[in-house]
Amino acid sequence: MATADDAPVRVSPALDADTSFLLARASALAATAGNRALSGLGLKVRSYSVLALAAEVGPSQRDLAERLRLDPSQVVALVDGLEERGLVERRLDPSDRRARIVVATPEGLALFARAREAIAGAQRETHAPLTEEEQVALGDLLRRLAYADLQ
Amino acid sequence: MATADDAPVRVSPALDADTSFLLARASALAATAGNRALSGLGLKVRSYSVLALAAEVGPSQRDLAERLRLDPSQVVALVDGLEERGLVERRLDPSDRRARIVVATPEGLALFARAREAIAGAQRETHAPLTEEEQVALGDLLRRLAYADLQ
DNA sequence: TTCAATCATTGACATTCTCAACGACCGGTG
DNA sequence: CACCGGTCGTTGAGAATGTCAATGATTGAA
Repeated sequence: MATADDAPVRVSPALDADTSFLLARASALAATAGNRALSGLGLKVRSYSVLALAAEVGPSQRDLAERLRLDPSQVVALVDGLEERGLVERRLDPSDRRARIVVATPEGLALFARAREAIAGAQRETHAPLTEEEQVALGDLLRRLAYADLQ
Repeated sequence: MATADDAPVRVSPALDADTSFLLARASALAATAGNRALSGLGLKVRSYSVLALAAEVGPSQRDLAERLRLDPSQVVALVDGLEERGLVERRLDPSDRRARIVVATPEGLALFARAREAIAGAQRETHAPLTEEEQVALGDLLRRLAYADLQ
């Protein structure tokens, strides 16, 4: 079985083989690159994820919190920020007057299109050490890990 | 080229294909599982990483901060916590009296051995959706991403 | 000997996470 | 119809974490 045993020590032997440690580091790198790519649009990866759902799904805030694994109170602040800029709006759910449906405005859709390109560019940069096939394989593996709890 | 286009929507089409988003979610899952596995030992993944370096490397606090990408002030607090429990100690660097070398005590080495097993168990749990070969492949890909800045 | 740079430390500050509470509203029961 | 446990969005507090500036002690080089 191939392991990291024959590889040079990068941080420490135990941590070099610890996937949670590697995931944390890779995630931090990707988040930094993503935030940098989005900074010119006044977004961060977190607000971008809310904008993406508003543009592509149109969920209630409750659904939004579950999908993004955020506390409902965090969703309030994030939607507030996007709504003040006219990027999303809260619509009443005709079937449940407690719920607020978050949908992107035309301005929000336009910014989302640009933000998605910016994120894609940052991803190409972050993934530069990998070949095309490896990038696809990584995405597949990560989806199976990250979405393991969905069915 | 294989993409996520033919896969069911999990969160949103854009986010399902966003590696930074998937990395963040997988990292959060792994960190939660790791913290749960370490909770009985009075450790978290962060303090565990410091203990691992103290046990396997014995670096200065400066070196420790660079390896773990932490602010030096965070290292102070983390080493304080471990030192108060008698798990590590600060030794003087004979070649530089400003530096403090962090090394694990016998108690720290013993706890590290148990913590490493606990982390391995959590990792097996987190990686359950993947085959053995896929787990190895994921570790390889993550190392190349996370350590891309080291040569 | 002098001086800029480095190390560990302290403290302040912003950001983020987590949790409890509340009014408004839902669905079901009597 | 009136009630009532549960849900949704919201507010606010507290903890945890990240980031940054300043300082005393020490280093290495001019």
